[in-house]
Amino acid sequence: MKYSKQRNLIREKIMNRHDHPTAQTIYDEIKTEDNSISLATVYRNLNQLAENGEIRRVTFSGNTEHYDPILDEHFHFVCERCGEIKDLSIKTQFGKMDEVIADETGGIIKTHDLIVRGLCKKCKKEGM
Amino acid sequence: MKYSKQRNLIREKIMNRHDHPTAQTIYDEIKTEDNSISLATVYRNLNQLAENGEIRRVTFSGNTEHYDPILDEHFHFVCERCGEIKDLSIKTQFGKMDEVIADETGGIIKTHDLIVRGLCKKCKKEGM
DNA sequence: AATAAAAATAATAATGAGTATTATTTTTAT
DNA sequence: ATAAAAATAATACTCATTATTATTTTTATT
Repeated sequence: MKYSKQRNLIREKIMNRHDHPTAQTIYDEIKTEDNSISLATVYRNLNQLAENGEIRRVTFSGNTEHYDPILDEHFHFVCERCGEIKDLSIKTQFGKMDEVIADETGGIIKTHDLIVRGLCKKCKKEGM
Repeated sequence: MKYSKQRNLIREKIMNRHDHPTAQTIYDEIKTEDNSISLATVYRNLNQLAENGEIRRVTFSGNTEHYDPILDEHFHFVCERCGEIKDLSIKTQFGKMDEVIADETGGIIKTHDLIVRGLCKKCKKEGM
């Protein structure tokens, strides 16, 4: 991967966010300091970074991709009302599960995505 | 919900499939026996059935929604190579986890989606 | 430093999934 | 039989993402 100013900016921005932004969000943020950046460049680079294992691409709903700079195994809570996404630090024994599934399916297990959905604290209150 | 011939067909088709089809797939299948059905009708009805709790809407990757008639808690294995989706019948103790998460977040937990990704038996072989 | 190949970019067209709109038809209650 | 409510077909539209292409940047090599 060749150096590029744009990629460095994109990398810097995504690394500093823990709210699982979309490409559009990163684009908006960078646009204020580099007005000539192209949305396609943001998409291309975020996907490259994901391909390269520097960040993760995460799908919560069927219409927008999110990007996550945290590589340690962790899971996500999504509020069905306001859309907020929070990291969950639950320790599960997926190691054991992997073996069971590998046996059951005869395949290879690589990753797990666990998404827990519900209402966040704030939306729980407002719903009453 | 008012009766409709189209919805009955759509319900019948989705109920008989365990491969988590997309709206387009259901549309293609129905099209052969009711040539006048509209794609928008299939989308609308699948979403209504999901809203109504008769089926589940499931997101695996960021660009297409899938529909699943099985309501019992179960999880999914997705082959990264061929895209095949398989049901997993793993029993996990998510009940306990719910409490922990509810405590941790202060919110309400409603559902879990666990997606396990890797290579299926067939693709594992071919990859060698 | 000059140069040329490879990779990246900006701008924008194209694609594809899903939704909105609207005139018409079907259902259902009266 | 009739009229209101809901559903449909057809299609326009939106929106996220990818593809295309001419131009610019990077980088290795003279």
